[in-house]
Amino acid sequence: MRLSREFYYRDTLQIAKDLLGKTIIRYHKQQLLKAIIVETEAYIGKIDKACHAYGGRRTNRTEVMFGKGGLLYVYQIYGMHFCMNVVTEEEENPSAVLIRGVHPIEGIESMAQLRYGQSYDELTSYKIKNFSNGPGKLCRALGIDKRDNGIDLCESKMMYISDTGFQAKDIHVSKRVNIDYAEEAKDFLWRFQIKP
DNA sequence: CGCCGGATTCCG
DNA sequence: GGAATCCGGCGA
Repeated sequence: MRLSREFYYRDTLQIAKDLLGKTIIRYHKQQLLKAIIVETEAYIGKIDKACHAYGGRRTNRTEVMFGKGGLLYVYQIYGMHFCMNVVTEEEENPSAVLIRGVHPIEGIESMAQLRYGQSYDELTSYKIKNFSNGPGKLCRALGIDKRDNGIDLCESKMMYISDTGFQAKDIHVSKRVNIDYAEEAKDFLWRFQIKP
C-alpha cells in the first residue's frame, strides 16, 4: 500500500532507513515499472553542508525541498544525469532522501530499453550488474527526469512508493559518496544499504 | 553576464 | 584515471 504523508513527516534518518525494501511504483508511457529500494542517503538542510538547501539556500532548484514531505525532488547533475530524492519532514524544513540504488522487479523489459536501448535478455552480465546501482542509473531505468520534479508521491497516480511488508534486517551504514567539499558533514554516516 | 564545478557514469 | 556535458549558483 502507498506510503502516506505521515510516513514522510518524520525524522529524515529514520525515513532513509525505512525506505530500504520499499517499492517504487511508476507508470511510464503506459508501462508499469516497479523497483525495490536498496540504497539511500539522507540530506538534512538545517545541519548538513552537503545538502543543496544548506544554510537556507532557497532557489528554483531547491524550492521543492522546502515543501512538504512526500514530494519528489529531481535534479540534474554533471549536465547529463538525473538524481531522485524523496522530500522529508514538514514544510520549511528542507530535507530529503536520495535514492542511490534499486532492484528492478516489474517492467524489466521497458527498463532495459530506457537504460540501454536493448532487450533485457541481450544484456551482458556487466550491464545487468550495473543496471540500477547508482542514482543516475536508476533514474535512467525508471525514465525519471526534470519533468518529474515536484510530483506528490502521496497523491500522484503516476508514481508513488509502496510498503510491501518487507522488513530490512541488516542495514549497512557508511559515509555518503562524493561530497568531499562538505567539510565535517562528509563524515556523517548517512548512507544506508540493504546487505546482499 | 561569465565562470566554476558538481549527491555521476562510462570507457580505456 | 579522465572525459562527457550543461545548468544552477554566485560574484561582479
